Amino acid sequence: MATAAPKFEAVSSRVSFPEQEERILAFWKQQEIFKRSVEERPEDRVFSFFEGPPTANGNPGIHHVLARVFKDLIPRYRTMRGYRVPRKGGWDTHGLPVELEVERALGLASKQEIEAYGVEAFNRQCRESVFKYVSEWERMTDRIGFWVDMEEAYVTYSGEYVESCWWIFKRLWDTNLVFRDFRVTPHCPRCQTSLSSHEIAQGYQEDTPDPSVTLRFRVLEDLPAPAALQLNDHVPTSLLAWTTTPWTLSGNTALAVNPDAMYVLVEVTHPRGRRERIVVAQARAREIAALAGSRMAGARVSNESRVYVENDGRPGQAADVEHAYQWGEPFPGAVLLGLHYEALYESTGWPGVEPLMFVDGRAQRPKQIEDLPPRRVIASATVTTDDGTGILHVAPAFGEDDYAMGRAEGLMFLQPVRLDGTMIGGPGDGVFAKVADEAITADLRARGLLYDSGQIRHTYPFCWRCDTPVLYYAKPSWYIRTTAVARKMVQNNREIHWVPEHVQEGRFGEWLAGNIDWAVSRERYWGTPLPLWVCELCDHIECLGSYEELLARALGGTGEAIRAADGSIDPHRPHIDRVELGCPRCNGTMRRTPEVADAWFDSGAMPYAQWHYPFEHEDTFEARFPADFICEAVDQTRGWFYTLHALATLLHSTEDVDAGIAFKNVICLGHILDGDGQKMSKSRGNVVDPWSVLDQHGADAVRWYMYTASPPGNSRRFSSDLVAETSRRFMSTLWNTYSFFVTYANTADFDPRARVDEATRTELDRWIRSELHQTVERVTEALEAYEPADAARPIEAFVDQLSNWYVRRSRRRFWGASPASATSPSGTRLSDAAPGAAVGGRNQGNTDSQAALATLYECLVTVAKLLAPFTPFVAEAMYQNLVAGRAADARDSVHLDDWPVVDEETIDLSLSDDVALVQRMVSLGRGARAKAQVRVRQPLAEAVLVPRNDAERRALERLAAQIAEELNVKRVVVLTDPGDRLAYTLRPNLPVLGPKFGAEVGAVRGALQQADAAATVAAMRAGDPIAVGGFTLAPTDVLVTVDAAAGWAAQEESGYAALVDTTLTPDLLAEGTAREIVRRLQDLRRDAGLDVSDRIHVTYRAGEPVRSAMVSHGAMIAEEVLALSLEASNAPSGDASVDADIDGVAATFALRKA
RNA sequence: GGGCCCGUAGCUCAGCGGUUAGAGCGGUCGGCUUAUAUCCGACUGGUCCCAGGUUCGAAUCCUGGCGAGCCCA
Repeated sequence: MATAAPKFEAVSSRVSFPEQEERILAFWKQQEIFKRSVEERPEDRVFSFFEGPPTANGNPGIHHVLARVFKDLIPRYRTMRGYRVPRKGGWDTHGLPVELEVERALGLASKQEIEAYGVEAFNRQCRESVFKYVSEWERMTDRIGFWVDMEEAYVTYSGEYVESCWWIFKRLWDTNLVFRDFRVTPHCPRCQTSLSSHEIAQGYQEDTPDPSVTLRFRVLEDLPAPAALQLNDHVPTSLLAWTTTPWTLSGNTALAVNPDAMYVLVEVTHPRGRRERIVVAQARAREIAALAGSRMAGARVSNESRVYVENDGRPGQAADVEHAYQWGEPFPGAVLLGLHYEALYESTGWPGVEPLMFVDGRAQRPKQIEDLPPRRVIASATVTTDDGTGILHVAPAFGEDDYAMGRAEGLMFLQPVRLDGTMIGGPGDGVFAKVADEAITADLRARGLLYDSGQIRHTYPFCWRCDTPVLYYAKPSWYIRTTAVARKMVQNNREIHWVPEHVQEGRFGEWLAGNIDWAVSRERYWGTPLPLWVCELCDHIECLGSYEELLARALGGTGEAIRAADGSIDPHRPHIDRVELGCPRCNGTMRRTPEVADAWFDSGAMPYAQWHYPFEHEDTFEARFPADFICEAVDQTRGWFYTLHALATLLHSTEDVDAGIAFKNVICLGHILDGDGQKMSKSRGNVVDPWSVLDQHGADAVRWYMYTASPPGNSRRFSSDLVAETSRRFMSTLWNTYSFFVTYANTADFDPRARVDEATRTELDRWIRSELHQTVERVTEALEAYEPADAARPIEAFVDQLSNWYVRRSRRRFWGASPASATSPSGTRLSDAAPGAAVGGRNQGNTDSQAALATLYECLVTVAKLLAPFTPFVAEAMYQNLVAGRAADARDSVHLDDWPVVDEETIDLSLSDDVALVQRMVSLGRGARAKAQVRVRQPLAEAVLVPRNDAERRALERLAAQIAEELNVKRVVVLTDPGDRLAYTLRPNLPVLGPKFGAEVGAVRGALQQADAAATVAAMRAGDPIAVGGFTLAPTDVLVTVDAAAGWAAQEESGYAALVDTTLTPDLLAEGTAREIVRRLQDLRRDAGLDVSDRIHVTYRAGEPVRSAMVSHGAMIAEEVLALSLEASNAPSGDASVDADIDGVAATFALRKA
């Protein structure tokens, strides 16, 4: 023999995972394992990971832990597969959330106040604020074992980063992909700023009262009109439209109808015989005009003398109707298209209102005022006939849908409201819009244009800062023309592998399909300044793509404004705003447009800007683009996932990058809910602090829970209790198996470097290795498919099998190896009754135990490697002890080692099936015992197993000894025909019968119920066709259920059955009693605190039959409990004693240490 | 209002056309146990959200609801 194997370090079965993890973190740090795990892999085999930058303007929560553990998994796996996986961290540092945090801290409440405070100082505060929480983030990231390079992290506010963003802008500008247009945004007139959707969501107020007015839009008689309107009758005719925002009426430039919906002309007679005709949707006519249904023209349908429309329970004020008739046949909305109507207000001529018109989808000044399009009826599928009149008032300056219609239909664009919310011209001139509603309504009533008015209550948004009602308002905005590449984005999306798959065509695909141009500007302060300069004289626009260009172009040294004191460049506001360019067209001065970029632009620019591409690191960029893997939560579909994809597609279309996608594989995570399935939020107070869980259960348990709880795309519940369960069930099982191994490996001088003679492996060894390699196969496949849950679950199942079948069934083999077996009877105690256990001479036993240890060792080492990406700490702890410095090919860390390779030769599917069958039979056998209420400690004479076929019968016969031991029976018999021990019931085998018999399956089922079961079973055994009820069935068409006969207990499942002979002979009973005695004595030993190898003297007093069993099985009992003597006498004083009841017989046992 | 996803035992989740819908946790009872914080068995617990449809057969596929989450209006 070579030199003695080094001992493994003793491993306590009780371990504090959190403490152990801290030690491992220190080890990784000291050995620079992360760095080495990257650098020791070949440079030309890069697996590229992009870190979606978190905003560090709050403490990290458990949902951040979720994202980070999933981000960590795949890179660790790929590293072990031999790839170099650089992981550059990053911080998202711009944007509104940062500004809001600073506003709050400084007590600022509006843009005016920020400007009064000073933009320079404000932005300085923003910059500082961003890193307030960074150390917290770093601490969390480190603790959960997320390996990411935070020292070389990119920062979106850095001069280099911003310059790359500028380069992108410039490239898009040069290719006509950037333009300026109006955009409808929620606008706070008091703060004079747009509100983000996030802010809007905070400010909704229910039950807000608003006017509800129905108006007449007069149809002009002197213009062409469809015949359906019957203008020749010279009755005043109007289109009715309904609105809750009278203040937008002076901006009306169209009415929209649904071309496919049906409309009607209704003649309404008012008091004193005044007649008019109105056009409304047929579905709304009855309610609006109190028309009692669609009838023949002229038929009187209302017999109320006065009918009015009700709103909010109040009678209408203007719609006094004597009676109403439908006039003519209903007609589709399409008939109305192009119809001109009279303006409510001639606002095109009001001073301060500049009429614009949409040309090529953009609102522009008309060349001459006559070019303005007239107000007319347009089509829109968005018009419903569920409420209102079925005719929609369209004011492109005030609503997103309206704006879209204006753009699509080439409408006029009127904006008669100032940014501070006051009206320009008309009734309510100079008054705040919402207040002007009343004056406008009064004016329309006076002019006979008001058909009806009332009040409604609905949910309306208010500014979350100042409670001012928000106005939707079209404002100039900068756009990136993503619609130009919309089709390419859809095409390119097909190349991306999405997990879960449905996001590709679902949420993301739908979003791309409905693509609109990207409104990229924000009227804010702390962000990437748009590199766009506009001539104050001729409106000429220039885009700058680098600082060099800026410095060269800036007028009279104004370029130096962006140079900080130390010579570095700070491109932020307000310095950048001082930079002026000369206009190449008109000699005017060009000033920067004041907006900054949407912060999502920054994050989408991350693949380029993190490397300061194209100014630097061209090779690195090219090697790492596109990313092989990214991972974020689903809310990023329209955030980061989209901006990454959009910019990649855009830059590919400009031929600036080679690939049209920025990432190849993406895991899209579901959200995290609390233990009750409620969303976690600060206001609910149900936010779980990551540290409370990490400190208690450790990072591995948290990670394992996250991976296994549900597929990655599902939302998952999270609570400390759920993590605790994971820790108990999985981590402890694994750890105890490992601890067990170390204990016996050390006593047996096990050397991992020694070769195992394959011939010495038992069937059990071959089985667990077969399971092991199947597990490796499954885990690898699932990780290749980016399915962490599918990868983790087989590991869990394997560890369970390893611990609760392999080790449990092999226990005696390990004891057999122990030098302690010379003094302890354990190693031989049951060898006669356990044919599968170690038998024979010492050498043979030692060989067998070495095979068992080697097998268990391989399992544990392989599991450690499989677990390394999932639970990197416990994997490292095991590896350090089992492999590092001990095995021949050991590395310094499991994370520097290679991923296990599947050995196909080792996989024996039929053996795996056989053992699964044994386990099933054992389970059934125990079930049968339980039915008969015979405990497992009571030996029984015989078990009868009934498999489903011959192959299974042979397998069970081969493995009968194992089953006998598990079931504590003297004999196992395998019978495909258990004779009269069983009664039979026949059932159709539907998966087989369905395709054969189709609709006749029901009849076959009935025939089987009628058939003679025993005879049919006999025929099946003979392999003969079965004739029942006129059908001829094959043996495989029929399933058989069994019940036990008297003297037997049976348990049956899916055609398998196990029976036990319930007859108890005196011998069996005595043996059962003896084993019961052993259990009591073992309990007593433990209660007395004896060491497992302490010898004892036993005294006892007991009635029959316990006393007899004590005598007849004395040798066995003494051996089991390490007794040197068993004496029927009273206990000497001082001995540990117990009064026991053994099957109703009183007994007293006492023992003392020998 | 629209899109996506989810709804299976008290809880966490599998199953996603085929025999009697499963596992773990929990509860009750019993058993095993000198590796284990374990383990094994039985019992308990299910209108597989509801209603239609397709099919010989639906938790599974289709349609329509309801409820929850997310995204967008």
